[in-house]
Amino acid sequence: MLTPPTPKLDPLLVPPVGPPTTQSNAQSAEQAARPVSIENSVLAALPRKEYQRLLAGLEPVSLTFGEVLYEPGETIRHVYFPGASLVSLLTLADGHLALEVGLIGREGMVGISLVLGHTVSPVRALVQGAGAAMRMASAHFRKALQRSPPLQQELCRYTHALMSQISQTAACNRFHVVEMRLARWLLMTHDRVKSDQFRMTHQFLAHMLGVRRVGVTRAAQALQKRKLISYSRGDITVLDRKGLETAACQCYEVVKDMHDGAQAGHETPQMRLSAAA
Amino acid sequence: MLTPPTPKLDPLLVPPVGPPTTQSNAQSAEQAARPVSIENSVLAALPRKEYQRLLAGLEPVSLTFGEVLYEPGETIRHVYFPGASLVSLLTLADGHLALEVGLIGREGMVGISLVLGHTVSPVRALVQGAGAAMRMASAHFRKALQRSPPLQQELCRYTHALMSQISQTAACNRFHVVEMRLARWLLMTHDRVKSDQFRMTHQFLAHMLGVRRVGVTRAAQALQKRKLISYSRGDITVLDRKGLETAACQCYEVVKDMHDGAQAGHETPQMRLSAAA
DNA sequence: AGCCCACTGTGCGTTGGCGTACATACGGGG
DNA sequence: CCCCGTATGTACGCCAACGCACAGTGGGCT
Repeated sequence: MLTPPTPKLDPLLVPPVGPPTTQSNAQSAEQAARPVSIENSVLAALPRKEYQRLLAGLEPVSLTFGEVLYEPGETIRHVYFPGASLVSLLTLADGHLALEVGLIGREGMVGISLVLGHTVSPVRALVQGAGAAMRMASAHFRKALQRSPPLQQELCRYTHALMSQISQTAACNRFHVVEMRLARWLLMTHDRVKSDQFRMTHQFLAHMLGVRRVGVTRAAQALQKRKLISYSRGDITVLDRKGLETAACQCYEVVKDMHDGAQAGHETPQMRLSAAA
Repeated sequence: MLTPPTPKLDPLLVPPVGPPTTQSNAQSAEQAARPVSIENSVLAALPRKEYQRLLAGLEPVSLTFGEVLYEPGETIRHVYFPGASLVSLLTLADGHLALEVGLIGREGMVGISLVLGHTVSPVRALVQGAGAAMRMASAHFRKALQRSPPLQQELCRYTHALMSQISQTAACNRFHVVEMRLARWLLMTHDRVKSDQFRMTHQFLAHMLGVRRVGVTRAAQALQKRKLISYSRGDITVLDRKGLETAACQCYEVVKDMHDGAQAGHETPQMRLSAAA
C-alpha cells in the first residue's frame, strides 16, 4: 500500500504506474540487507543447498498495488516469488473486459509459462496486494531450472495446482452467483495475507469477478448484513471466517484442497487419492 | 466413481456404453497391424528415434463416444494420444453440473497431470468424438518421459497451450452469449476432425457449454437460419466455415493462434509477440 | 406397419446481472 | 474548515438465460 489504490477513472484496466522494475529496484536496496526474509512456499520447499544456489539470481523487490507484471503477448522478463504480496492472473476477452482466472500468493510463482518453455505470457499479471517478493531474470531462471530437479518438481506441482484452480474458477464463474463468488474470492485472499483486513474497493473486486461494481456492492452488503465481513471505503475486514466459508461455493474448498494436497504430497504423492475423492 | 452417477435421466453425464477399455481392446487388435497409423501431432513432432522407442509402450485403442477416461480424483491409468478422436475436459461444479474447459484432439494428449507429476486427474475426461487413439500405461509413460527430453519439451509446450485454452475459455464462458460460444465450439471441433459433418446432439452441446438444451436449440437455429450450419437429429454439418468464424467470438482465434504458435514457435518462440498484441 | 424413443421446437413466468444515471458519505488537501 | 474526488448506496428498464412443461417429428426396431 505504498500508493492509494485508484487515482483516476478506471485505473484497473491499465493502472497508472511508473516503470515498474525501476522503481522497485530503488526500494529493494534497503531490503537487500536481509534477502532471506521473503517467505515463499516454493522456495521454502527446496533443499537448503538448492535454495542457497538460487539466491544468487534472486532479487528482493517490493510490488506496488496496480503494477502490471505482464501483459498478454508480452515477453516475460522476470519470474516472481511473492511473499506477502498477491498477484492476479487476468484473461482478456474482446479487448477491454478482464476476468481473474488465477490468484498467486506465497504458495506459488508468477511466470509459470517459463516453466513450460514459453517466453510469452498468455495472461495479464496484476499486483493485487502490495508487498514483498523475490524475482529472478528469465534467462537466469531457465538455467537454474535446468540445473535443479527439485525446483522443477516443485514448480510442476504448483503448475498443476494452478491449472486446477483455473479450471475450477472457470466453472465457478459460469454457475455461481456473485455473492458466493465474492465470498470465495475473499477467502482466497484471506488465505494469502496474514491480516483479517485488507484494502480492496468494490470497483476492483468487480474487475476480478467480471461483474459490475453495483453487483459487488449488493453482494458485499449481503455479506455484511450477515456479519461475515465489514467494509468501508476500501477497507475490508473478515469478521467470521467460518461463516464466509459457508457463504462461499464449494469451489473454494476444492481449490484449497488441491493446493494443500500438492504441498502435503511432497513426500507421498499418492496420498492425494483419498483427498480428492 | 467407478459406478455411473446417473443411470437414467440424463444420458450425457454418463452415456450408455459398455465396459470401455475391454471393448476397445477388441477393436484394437485389427489396428495393431499398422500401429503407426494414428496421426497425433505430439508424437509426430518427435524425432524418429524417440518415436520408435515410444512405440513399445503405445497401444492403439478405439475410443467410443461417451466413454469416460478419467473422473475427477481418480488415478490416471493411461495417457491418450488422440488421432481422429476427440476428448473433452470437464470441470464439475457442485457435483452435478459439468462444464467443458478444454478440448483435446490430435494436437495434444489426455492426461497432462502426469506430465506435471500428479497421478490424479482434477477433471473429467470424456470422449466426445469416437475414433482412434494411442494410449500408454501411466508407469511406462513416466519412465518414457524421464528418458526423453524431446517428449518433455513437446508436452510442456502443449501443456502451456492447454492452460491458455482453459484460461480463455473461462473468460469466454463468463462474457459471451450462447450463440457465439456455440459457434466457437463448433469451429474447435471442426478443426480437430477431418469432416465437415459430425454427430452432436443439442443436449450434449448444452453440457459442454454449461447451458440449457433449449439455449443450444435457439442458438443453433440462429446459426442455421444464417446458413452457417445445418443439423438434424444429431448430425451437424458446417456449411460456411468463414461465416462461422465471424459468428464466433474472437476467443476462437486467440486460442487457435496459441496452439498454432506453440507448434510454429518450435524454432522461433518469440515470433508470437506480434500475434497476440 | 406401427410403436417408441430420442431429438428438436415452442411457450411462459422468473431472475440474476447489465447499463445507466444519480444520490449520499467519507476524508484528505488547500 | 470547506471542497472535491473517491467510495458506496439506490433506482429503473432491459435482456439473456433459467426452470419447467409440453408439443411435434423422424428413425429404428419389433
